[in-house]
Amino acid sequence: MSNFGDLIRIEREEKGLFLRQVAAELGIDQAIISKFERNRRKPTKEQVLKFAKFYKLDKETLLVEWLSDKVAYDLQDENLADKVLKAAEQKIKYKKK
Amino acid sequence: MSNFGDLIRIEREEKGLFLRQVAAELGIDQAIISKFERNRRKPTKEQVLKFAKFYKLDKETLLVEWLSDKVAYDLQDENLADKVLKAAEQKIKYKKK
DNA sequence: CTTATATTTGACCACTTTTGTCAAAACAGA
DNA sequence: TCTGTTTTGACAAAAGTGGTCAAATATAAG
Repeated sequence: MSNFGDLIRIEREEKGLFLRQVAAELGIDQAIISKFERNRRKPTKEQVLKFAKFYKLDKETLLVEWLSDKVAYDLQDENLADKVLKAAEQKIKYKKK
Repeated sequence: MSNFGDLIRIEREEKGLFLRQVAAELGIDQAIISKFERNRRKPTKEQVLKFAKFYKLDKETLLVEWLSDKVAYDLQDENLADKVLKAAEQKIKYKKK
């Protein structure tokens, strides 16, 4: 199963870049990027968009990865996850109107 | 579409109770309960369980209502909500193993 | 209109969580 | 071992969450 950290680590390695270089480009401390890649810290939305731009990844793909990591994390201890997701879907549909 | 606030407000009104009374029973400030009922503040999980017990509502039902409010709230500005929910579902299934 | 009671709101504070910075520790290769 | 890279942890700053209280607002009765 993919996740945000894996995606950006793969991109960086494919491009043969060091954390230091990415950090300088994006204006984000390299320690933090290391933690993102290892899924030990969640980026902000703004940071996600920076990565998408820099690595030329589809914004939407990366945002979905990031948001779904977050939702899955919030529900990880709940055995009600299925019901919750279905209910949330309904609520979101309803709000759109 | 239902939500946590409506559920507990309906219960209270059906039982003809004042906020003050519920507040005393549950040990929660009445101002906060007022905000819960109007969906202006999210309760903690512990508080949700207190309401379930006090109003004799099914714990699971109320927890699902509460958690799905939260997820829907997190995704409210995202037009990616559908994709996010599907991805989250996969991630949760994957984690269970 | 006035009074009494109930509800709602907003300001404030304390507490927790999240985020950023930095340097030391750990790691990997020559 | 020496060099450069990555990872980790301690710390502080910033943001977010939750509780308390009193004033403002509503509601209903006299």
